[in-house]
Amino acid sequence: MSDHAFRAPKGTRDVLWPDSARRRFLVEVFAEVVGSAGYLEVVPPIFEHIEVFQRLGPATDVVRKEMYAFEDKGGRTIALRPEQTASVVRGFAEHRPAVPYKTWYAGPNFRYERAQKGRFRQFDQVGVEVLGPYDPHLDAETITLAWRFYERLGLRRVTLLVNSLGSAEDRGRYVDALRVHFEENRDALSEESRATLAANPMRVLDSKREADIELVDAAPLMLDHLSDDSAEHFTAVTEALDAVGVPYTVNPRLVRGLDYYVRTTFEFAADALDASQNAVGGGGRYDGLAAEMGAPETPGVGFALGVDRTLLACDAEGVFAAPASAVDVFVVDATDGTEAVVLTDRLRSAGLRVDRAWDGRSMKAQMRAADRSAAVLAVIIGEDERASGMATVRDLRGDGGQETVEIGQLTDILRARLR
RNA sequence: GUGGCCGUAGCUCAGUCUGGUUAGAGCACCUGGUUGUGGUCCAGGAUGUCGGGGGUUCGAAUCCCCUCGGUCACCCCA
Repeated sequence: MSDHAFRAPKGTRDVLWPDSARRRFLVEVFAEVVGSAGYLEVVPPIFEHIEVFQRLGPATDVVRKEMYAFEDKGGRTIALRPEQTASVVRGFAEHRPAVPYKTWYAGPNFRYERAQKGRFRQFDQVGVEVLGPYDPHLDAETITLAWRFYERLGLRRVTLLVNSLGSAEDRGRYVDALRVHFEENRDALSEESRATLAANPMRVLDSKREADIELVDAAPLMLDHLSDDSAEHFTAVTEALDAVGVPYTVNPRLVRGLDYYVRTTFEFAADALDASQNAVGGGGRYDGLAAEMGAPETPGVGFALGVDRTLLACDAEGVFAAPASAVDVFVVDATDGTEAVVLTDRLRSAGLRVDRAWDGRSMKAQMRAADRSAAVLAVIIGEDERASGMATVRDLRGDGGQETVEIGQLTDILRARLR
């Protein structure tokens, strides 16, 4: 591994090709899917004043213990963004664009926590946020777009879980009922859950500890505490999902870690991944957040999908493979090397993907480099070709057949053979 | 943040329990066999502060302590 040399900081890593190419393709697919629905890209800053994230709620772990914060030279307390919803909504409050404000984003987030596979201190997400409409059909649209995105990647084993947390008032009544339920059986709860109960009773529903299973199963359900208005909203969401044919499971115990969610919440689980970290994406409605950020009361809904975990899910399902090669043509120059200088430039300018070997190595070594580049064709220029104005085109993937052609026709011939 | 396991060549690992000559293997890499031809084969070659620091010892990859990193579980989430 390493000597006294530098290493990437804990919880971070270098993404090398071809993984880097694969990530970029993933973002391109996402941009196409949401772009086709009129969503516009937004690029928020990577850090914010810490207060922006503190608006996410005091019981939210992301702000309570996972914030990457520091003081800058101006004495401001700055935090690297743990997620992008807060930044996007802050930007909405700051610029007041016309609604509906439909945006998408892609980029890194930072959380200070113990790293493991599929969980890094710097991790990428893609997502959408929409400010303005209260319409439940919009919730369904965002969910549908995420679903189509997974489909486009080739993922087949993704499960959509949906739930409604009700309005802020519904939620308040429900939390009271939950608190009563758990307090009455306090002694049966695990020690960890008793601590969670004090901070946020709903989060107890998330417990995976044996001791808590019975009590969690017996807990009152949010869906029984919805006001008529919230229940109607939720029904409209699920009916819209039915109408477009996106399969889902209603999970009345789905609680998400961010405190700002109201009404619709949803999560995407990759069944091909281990259950402990199978959440590849999630989102919901946050009708109170814009006002928290200083905008007029404005409903909002959105989701974020984890790039790293989505790619792990793709690995597990054997889909969305990384590219096999970076170039299609490899130039081998067995003369003094000047032919390769000119030829690579000409072919690239013609739109071909072309590489070559360096350091004046033997033809055998250059051919080996050509093979390893995974290019489909080699263009060979030796003394004979140079003298006669020809070039040899050799097939590297099939039987290795080759032909010698006029240098002037090389570009057209390469294009034709690569088709 | 708490606990378990792990860290030897670019990669995957053996060697660690039972300290002892120049620290090994496979793959990958380089050169040659083929002075103009890769992918197979054959021959040869290069590469390690044994994660880092300290300690015990005549002697440490091996034993002890600290530290950094990875990994898994918890917590939580992407």
